[in-house]
Amino acid sequence: MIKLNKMMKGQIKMKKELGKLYEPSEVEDKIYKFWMDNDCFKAQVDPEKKPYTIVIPPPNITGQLHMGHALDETLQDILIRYKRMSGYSALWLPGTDHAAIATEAKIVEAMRKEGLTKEGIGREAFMKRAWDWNDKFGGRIVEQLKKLGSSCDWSRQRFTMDEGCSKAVKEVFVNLYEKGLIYRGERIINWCPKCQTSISDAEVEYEDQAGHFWHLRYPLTDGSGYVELATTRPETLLGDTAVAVNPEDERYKDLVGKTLTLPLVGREIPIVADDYVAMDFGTGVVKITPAHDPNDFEVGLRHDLPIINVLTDDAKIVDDYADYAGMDRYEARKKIVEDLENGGFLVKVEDHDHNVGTCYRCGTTVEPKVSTQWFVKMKPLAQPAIDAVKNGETKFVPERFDKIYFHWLEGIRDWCISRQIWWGHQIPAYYCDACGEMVVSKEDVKICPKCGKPMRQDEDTLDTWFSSALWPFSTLGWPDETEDLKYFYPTNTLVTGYDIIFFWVVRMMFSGIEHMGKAPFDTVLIHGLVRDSQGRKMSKSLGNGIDPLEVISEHGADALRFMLATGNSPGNDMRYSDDKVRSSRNFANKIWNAARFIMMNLPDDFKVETLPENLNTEDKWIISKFNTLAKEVNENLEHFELGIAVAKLYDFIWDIYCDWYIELTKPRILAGGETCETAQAVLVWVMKGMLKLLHPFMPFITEEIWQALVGDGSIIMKEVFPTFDEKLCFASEEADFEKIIGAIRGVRNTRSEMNVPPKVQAKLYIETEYKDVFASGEMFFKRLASASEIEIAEKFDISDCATVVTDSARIFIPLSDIVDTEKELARLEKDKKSTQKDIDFLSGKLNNQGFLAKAPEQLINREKEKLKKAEEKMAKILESIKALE
RNA sequence: GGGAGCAUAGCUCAGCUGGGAGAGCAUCUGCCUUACAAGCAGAGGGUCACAGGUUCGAGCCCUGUUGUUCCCACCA
Repeated sequence: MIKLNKMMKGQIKMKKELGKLYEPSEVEDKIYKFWMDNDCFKAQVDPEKKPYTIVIPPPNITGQLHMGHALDETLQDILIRYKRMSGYSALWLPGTDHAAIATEAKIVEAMRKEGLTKEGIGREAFMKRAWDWNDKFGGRIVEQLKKLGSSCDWSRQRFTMDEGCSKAVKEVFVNLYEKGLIYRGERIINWCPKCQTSISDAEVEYEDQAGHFWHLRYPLTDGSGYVELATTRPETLLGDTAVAVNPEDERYKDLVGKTLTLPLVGREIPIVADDYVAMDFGTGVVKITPAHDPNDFEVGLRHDLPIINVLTDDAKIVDDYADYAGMDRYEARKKIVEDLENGGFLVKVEDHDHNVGTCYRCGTTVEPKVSTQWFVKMKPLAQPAIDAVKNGETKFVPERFDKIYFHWLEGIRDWCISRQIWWGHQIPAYYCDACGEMVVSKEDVKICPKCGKPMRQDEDTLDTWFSSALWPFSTLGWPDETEDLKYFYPTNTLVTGYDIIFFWVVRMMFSGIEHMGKAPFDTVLIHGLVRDSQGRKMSKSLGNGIDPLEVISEHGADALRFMLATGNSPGNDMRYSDDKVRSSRNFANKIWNAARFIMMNLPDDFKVETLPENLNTEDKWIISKFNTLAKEVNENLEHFELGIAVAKLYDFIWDIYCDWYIELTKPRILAGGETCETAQAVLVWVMKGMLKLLHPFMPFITEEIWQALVGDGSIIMKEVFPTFDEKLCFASEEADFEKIIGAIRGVRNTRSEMNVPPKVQAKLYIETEYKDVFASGEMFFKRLASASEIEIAEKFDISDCATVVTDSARIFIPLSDIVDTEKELARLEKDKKSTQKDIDFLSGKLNNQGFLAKAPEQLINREKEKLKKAEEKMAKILESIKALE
């Protein structure tokens, strides 16, 4: 009926029918395909444009999309879309990581269910399975990234084990080896008995565990007594090759050089003096087990002690000790303590909490183990990486993370890079069993160059992070000098969580500097963790994880993205809650309906390229406000203040545009004619601008609306991001219209306090010196403040009215049958009180000599202006009070 | 043992270089006003953890305290 009325006025013909609720599930896949079909994500090497590059933190092929990914990808997509729209040749380079240990574990587990073992099927068959597995599941996470709307350049998608990355890995390995920065040696390393491989220091997570201190006594060989010592790991006694005391320790001075007989084993071991032993801890005597403790290993080196390994690779006692052979380390501990007690060697047992290293993949307690491994010499590589951040070539956002980065690099030890697993880059070292020759080479070496006998390649593979470290340049074609590499390296922003600074960021930094001569990125944007609604870490064991894909299917990717961007500040953790997603979804729906409103009120062939000439004050008001918004959003994005930018967009769209401007245009649209056309044009112009500003955050809905609204074949993600435009500043019109808004708010407020329903209209007498301004607002008072009519004068002499005082007007609402003089007085008194507070505050400030002397002049003037307004307001209030009394 | 973050409305959090405390959700009061009840118009609600200091002026800077979370560290 209403639509019919409008159509009869010759205005309205629906351009397109949009549903009342935005249905993301019907839109998102379609839009994503639309972008793909139009090559929207593909970056070009374009000398006319500046490059902007982000390399994705490659998700593991074993992975499923979780909230952490969703946050990480959302932030990257916001940045890349923003830069792409801002005229950069923006490349977001995607790919996946082979996740050596994690993937191998999955495949081994799958084989176990079939009754197969790695060793059983052999390396070649195993690798085939692994590659098959990658073909089958490796793409899953990629498809999930697409659901989020990630605008990655899929034509450049890479994999850490693809041909190019493998080539880069070999190049780097050989290169560093030849420089002496990679070496092979026997060291004590962290061994995971479950994963059956060495792991790096970074891959060990320490946790406090309740344990015991077993006080033992070892008899002196000469029978002259005992030495008492304490240990947390009695089972390693089997491997003891000495006992140490501090050289300064008077208690034990005479014992140094003597020998002890190791209980249960009977081996004769020396008492040595070493600074490592603290005199004030425990008994001041430490048993030394070089094979099973990193400190003891060092002590062993200094005193030339034998290294006796007592554990197998799966942490069971070796066959040399008949009583314990084959026992698990904990089982053996129990038995050994029992035997020690029976033998009279156990003095006492104390409770003792200690820090235990666990494998970050599987959580198993790691076992220090002496073995021959490959290492990267870190000191020479670390310094340039430190310098790059110190001299500002690369900066962390927020800055505080550089401390963590420095601290780690300054204390860094050599990086154990060899892994005893098969899924990964096999180490390009070749050995001749006949003559002992070793060759490190990019090419396969079959024949020993020295003796001509066959060579075999090192069985081990490289740490996953060895290939991830090269990601910013290996993915761009390095070691070849490709166009991509020249154009897109160094990349710009790396977006990642603080939890992998050590694993990844540090290693990319020194690798990029070492091999490319430049740090791999100018900014590292660090984000926090997404926690559950109670602030707990999302984890499988707690079962509190939220599946982003479910959220997307229920509320849409835009709602999820918007929620993740809202209230998020760099480096801080955030909580996930359904409420927040729903609120974001409501926001999506709000824009949707705003668009619906516009389209319902536009003629079919409506086009807006530029703004019309004959703008009303409210048009200039919103255009000016939009201009400010554009300015601020750009600034915020440049400073990585995504959460602030998103809040401003929310406020503008919901409050300024929907709640005010749309309402303001309604009477004009109903009126028809020129004012209607102007309103339509401004509605569309601002809407288009808002959609563009919002697009990086909510790509799907903005594109869907754009297509429906503009429909000229253009694509919003290829549009130009709005920026500040001097010509669109209308400061005085903006201020004028704020006067009207202030008055409308005041009238509404008063009416609401008086419980006057909107249907009851009343005439408004507006007493103001800004007569023209208020006169131009007549229709708004009628529509938005329930005014039947308005009358404007510089002075009224009216009583028996509700009175509204703003800083630019006094408004009388004659509702004599409703007005309760007492209540009215109370309201005015309240007003008076708060205005008096303002006056006191401002005049206090302006009477303060210190303030006048030191505050910036601009501020002083602003405060003076405020005081003047407050005093004017006070005068009006007093006048009204007087009239009532 | 060292380092860092956080502490702001009932809840979840913003608050950029110091210039009168903000949002969402929740609560209360009116409204089915012809885009949206997933909505509109209003309202209430804060000693910005505590104690000092710097400053004309501090949620913001400095010092200390408390609580909390996290990272790092070889005391067996």
